[in-house]
Amino acid sequence: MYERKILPNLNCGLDLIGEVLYGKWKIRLLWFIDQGHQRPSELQRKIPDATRRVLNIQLKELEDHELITKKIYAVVPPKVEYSLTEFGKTVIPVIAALGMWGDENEERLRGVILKRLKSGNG
Amino acid sequence: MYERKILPNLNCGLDLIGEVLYGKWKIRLLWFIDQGHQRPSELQRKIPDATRRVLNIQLKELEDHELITKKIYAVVPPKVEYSLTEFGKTVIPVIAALGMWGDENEERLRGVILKRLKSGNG
DNA sequence: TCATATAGGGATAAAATTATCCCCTATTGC
DNA sequence: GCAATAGGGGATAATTTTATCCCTATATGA
Repeated sequence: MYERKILPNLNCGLDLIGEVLYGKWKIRLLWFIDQGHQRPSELQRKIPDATRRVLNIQLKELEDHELITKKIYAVVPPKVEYSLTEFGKTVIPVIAALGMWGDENEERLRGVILKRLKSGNG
Repeated sequence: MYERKILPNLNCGLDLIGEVLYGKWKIRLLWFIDQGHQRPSELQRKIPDATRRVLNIQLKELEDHELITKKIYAVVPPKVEYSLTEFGKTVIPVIAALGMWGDENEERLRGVILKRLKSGNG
């Protein structure tokens, strides 16, 4: 595994939530698990742009951070289900607030983001 | 400047807000500007772990995304002030929600983050 | 027998982000 | 003349994060 060379700041609430939510697919994973899509294959179908590998890694991080739990059924073919922990459930309203702001400002955001991308830098 | 090779997803509100808030220091920059710390040197003092260079780059992105404006005074030594746009102000409550969740769960978060860091991976 | 579904992981490459280093402007004050 | 102040940026290195590729296992159905 990759070992960090620069330790993260953990001074304030923003640092802390950043540590656990930072990751390209984590917020979506939490969101979809909350919506009832608990199995890895379902999550992969919901997030087709991510590879299985990356989703597994990010799910593991969410698990280590105690936002989700993983239940492995001893059956063949294998069955796995992720669920939000009680702790994990408390972060859903925050994610909802993020999504709501994004939705409310969808057109404007798409506009400024695309403008910046097209104007050369990124 | 760096030019992206993989275009970002811009499908839902979460994608969109992610594009404009993703960046190690952006949320703090918005926060401190909202608190009245408008000049680059002030912001640098508030965020000593970031180099001037990176702050400038991230401020430029926030400006391109229309969350802040930059006012340059024609004086010597130079004087610059950043302010939130009306649009930028609307994202502050969302950031507040993030920070609040982090603060409320400070101990637990610090615990799980440090545990994961110490156990080898990162 | 071979593909499919299900879940997983190691090794490595690529991409993206941050950090570091060094340089620039112009004026005031010593 | 030289340092300090306030702002800025190019080039490159380092770090971190994601993506790609290929491998494992077992049972079912064609």
